[in-house]
This record gives sequence, C-alpha cells and structure tokens, in this order.
Amino acid sequence: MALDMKYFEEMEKKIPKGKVRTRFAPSPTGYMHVGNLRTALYTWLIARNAGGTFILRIEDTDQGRLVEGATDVIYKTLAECKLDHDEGPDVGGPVAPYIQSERRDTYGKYARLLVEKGHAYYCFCEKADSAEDTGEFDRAEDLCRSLSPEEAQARVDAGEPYVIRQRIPAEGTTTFHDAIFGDITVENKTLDDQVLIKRDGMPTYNFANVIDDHLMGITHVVRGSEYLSSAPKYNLLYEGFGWDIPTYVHCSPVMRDAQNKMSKRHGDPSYEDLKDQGFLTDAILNYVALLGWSPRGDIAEKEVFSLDELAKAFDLAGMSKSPAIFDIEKLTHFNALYLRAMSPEDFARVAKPYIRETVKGESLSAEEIAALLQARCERLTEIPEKVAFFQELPEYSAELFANKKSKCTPEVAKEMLSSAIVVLDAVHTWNEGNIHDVLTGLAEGLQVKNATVMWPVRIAAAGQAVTPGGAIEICKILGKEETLRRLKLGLEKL
RNA sequence: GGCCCGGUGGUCAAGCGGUUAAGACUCCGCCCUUUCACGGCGGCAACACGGGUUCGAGUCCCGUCCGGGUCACCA
Repeated sequence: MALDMKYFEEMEKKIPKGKVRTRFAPSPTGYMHVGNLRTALYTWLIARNAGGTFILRIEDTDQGRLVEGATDVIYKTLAECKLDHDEGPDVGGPVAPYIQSERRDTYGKYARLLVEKGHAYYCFCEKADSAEDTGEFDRAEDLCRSLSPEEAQARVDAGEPYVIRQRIPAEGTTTFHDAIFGDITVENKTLDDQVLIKRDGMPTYNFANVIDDHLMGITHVVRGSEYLSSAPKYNLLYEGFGWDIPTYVHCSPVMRDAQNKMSKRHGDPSYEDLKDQGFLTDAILNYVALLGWSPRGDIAEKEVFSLDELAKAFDLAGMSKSPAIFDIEKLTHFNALYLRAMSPEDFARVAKPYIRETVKGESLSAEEIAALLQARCERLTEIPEKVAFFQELPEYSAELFANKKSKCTPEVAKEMLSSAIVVLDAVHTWNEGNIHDVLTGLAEGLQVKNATVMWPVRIAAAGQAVTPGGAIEICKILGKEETLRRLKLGLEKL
C-alpha cells in the first residue's frame, strides 16, 4: 500500500516554530523519584528562561508496565511544584494528542516512511530470548537486513509478524552535539539496528521520542544521561527523515552513593516520601536544582532561589557533567532555611497539624507553640515529639535540676522553686512580660543569676532538659494553673 | 568485554593558563543566651596518579587508575 505523502505534509504544517519548546516526558510508573523531578525542573526552567513553551507528554508505549493512577501522581506533583505546563493531555494543545498510546498510528506511518527511504527495514526474526544478562554482547548477523524490499513487503502482506528496525550504516562515524557534554563521536559499527516498531505495533521509546519531539516542535530535548549512548542513533533517525536535530541536554544522574543511582528498590525517597518526611516543596526544589546546576558569575555564591529566580538565572553552562550524590543533610538545611523564612502565620499554619498530633489541649495555643518552634526545627516531622511535654509532663528525676552553668543543684532548685511558686502565684495577668518581671525580680532579690531561677522553673514546667523555648515562654503557654501545678510537683521531688 | 562519559575537601560545588584554590552542608571551638536552637565569629579538610606542552597547569595533551552509563521487541 502506497504512503500518503499528504499526511506527512499536514503533520509538518502543525509544528509550532520559532519559540523554545521543551517537554517533560515521563512514563507513568506511579512514582516520581528525585532524579525525575530534577529533570522536570530543568526542562521547565529552560522553557521559562527563554519565554518558551513547556509541554507534558505521557510515554506509555510499554503496555505491560501501565500502573493505575500513575498519571495522576505526575499531574499532582507538577502542580504542587508549580511546574506548570502549557500543553499536555489535560490541557490540550496544537500538536495533540500528548499521550503516546494515542499516537500509535502516527509512529507506524513514519516507520514505513523510513523503510521507504531505506533507513529502516522489516525484520521477521523471533524475539531473542533473554537479551538481558546473557553475558553475550555481540550483535548477531541479521538476515532480514538484506532482504529485498519486495520480498519483505510480500511477507508483511502475507500477515507474517514483524518488527521494524533502524538500518544503521555499517561504516563511518556519527557525531552529535550535546549542550552539556559537547561533541561526541562514535563509530557506526558500535551501534545496533535497534527496533523502532515492536511486534505489537507499538513504537519503542527510542523511536517514539524522535517522532514526537519532531512533530511537537521540541527545541531542547532534556533527558537523563543514560540516553547519551543512544543519541547517535537518534541523530541518524533525524537525518534519515531530513529533520533538524534539536539541542540535546543530557543530565547526569542523582546518586544515592558513589555506586548507585537513587532508586525505589534501594528504598530511596521519592518526592512524595520527602513530603511525608516533613520537607517543604520549595526546599526540595531549591536543593534539587543545585544538585547538578550551579549559578555562575556574580551570583555564584547564591544558594537560596525561588522558582522565579531560578528561571531567570538558569543557564545550560552551569550544568554539571558528573553525577551528584543526594545528601539528605543538606536538603534538611535548606528545609530549615525555608521554615525560618516563612512568616510566623504561615509557619503556624503548616506546623499546627504536627503540633496537634501530641498537643491535644485546645487551651495550649498552637500559634504560641509554633512561634517557639520556628527557629528550632528543620523538618516538620520533628515537631510532635518536641512539644509533647506541653500536653503531658514527662517522668523525670530530681537529677535533672542539677546544672553547673546555671549554678543550680537540687538543693538550690528547691529554694528557687518554692520562691517562684509564691511570686508566680501573685501574678494577675498571665503574660510573658509579667512572668519575666517576677522571675528576674526574684533572681535579683535572691542575689543569683537569672539562669539559677530559670533553670529549675523550666525543668519543673517541662520535665525535660531540652525544650523549645525558655522558662518564661513555656510557663506562659501552660497557663498559670498548670504551671503552678507542675512547679509544686517538681518541688515534691526535692 | 566493546563503546561513551566523568574524577577539586566526607557531600554539593566555584574555578576556563598566573588565586593565600571561593562558597554551602557536616564536624569542632568561641561569642550571644534562660536549656536547646537561631544569629555572629573562627577552625579542620581537596585539585586521583604518572608523563608531557608551557616561563608558569586544578585548568591543555597522552597514559594509568577509579567511578558511572550503555550494549532489550524497558523507558
């Protein structure tokens, strides 16, 4: 059957031209790992930096790997991260559809076009069994490569199952250019006649990508560096069709350690996991952006970037060639920075659910507790444990009252506590100012340093050595009645 | 194993032929202080190795070593 050349002309006409167009093209596996998220971010950044278009395309050509609800994870994550897409399955666009399984016919047509042009051929061989892990790396001689077009067509017409393979030149070299790695040249004989169209009629990733990237007018192809060794084959494909070759941007992987990439298998956290562990989206994005890209010139030392600032500053020249190890400690640092930079109101809003996990009493103000926490927590998930003492006084021993630096011993504590109970009991309006005044007044009257009275009061009020906030703040939040109750309890231990 | 890519403190990294080799995280010390944090100040710690080229090399070239990727009808 003859090729409908008109079809190809129509497809060409639809391709948007002129502006930078990038695409994030995940497979719906139901899991957004950190490397993926970073690729999405860089892809988005390149588009936004150039005032271009960012496209979402779903790559679901592997029928056996479809995961229920997986695309929702992608939409949700992208939206949460504010990596908005201008075109995609959900919002449409000029080169729809944006889901590969819905573009099946297109790939077939282009594959046949390529056969026509002599850069691909039908192959009727049985699928090689266990191509993986055979320890055998040599390419077997493929008889189908030398079949005459007529004979091949006849077998296709006869209904024989086939795949379509790319015809790689046996001689010569292929050179491609990558924006990060520069020019890379390989000998064609090291390239194999990769499958373009599978037996089930679906395209392989390697083929669908080239077709879609071209038909969608993609100017910058951003992907992981694991595709670097396939790039010469892509070049050959583009050349075979006579198409312009996009700018390749191959990003080095995010590693869990020097030997292994981040992976679900190793239990490395996904974006969702990190959220569950109490990390903020903005902090994750900021950290991940710097894992593989760094600002140059006069902002070389800048580390905290909003998404907008990143979009302005981003440049391909700052991309790193080598793999980067994901460091949860540094992410934690960024998270702490973002937590502290929030307004007290915003912080209280995000912290409140965590506070209420352990502090149920409504009389204990979540807002006031949050204020104590803001400079003292690096991850939201640390909160419940840190503030549990507000709800319930922990068991503690009299030993806790001893503190050298505060010049406090159990004996001293006994004296301080009994005096403190008296002066606190006399406070009418229970606020920090008044509590502060009576307690420091007490220290002055007793001729001791402030710490000597603050230490035992805080210990008795909280029942633990380390607390967010000092004696005054804690007493204020506890309320007069509860404070006095706890102080008397403390006194009984002495 | 072939091919491709990479290698600056423990980690992320700046550096683009001449620098006392930035900065950040971590760790340690000091100051502040009402514990702990926050904040401020200071410190430990690096150019994988060997040959070239050059007046001069972390920067350029070659080799070695180490690490990663790839060699699927997976993406």
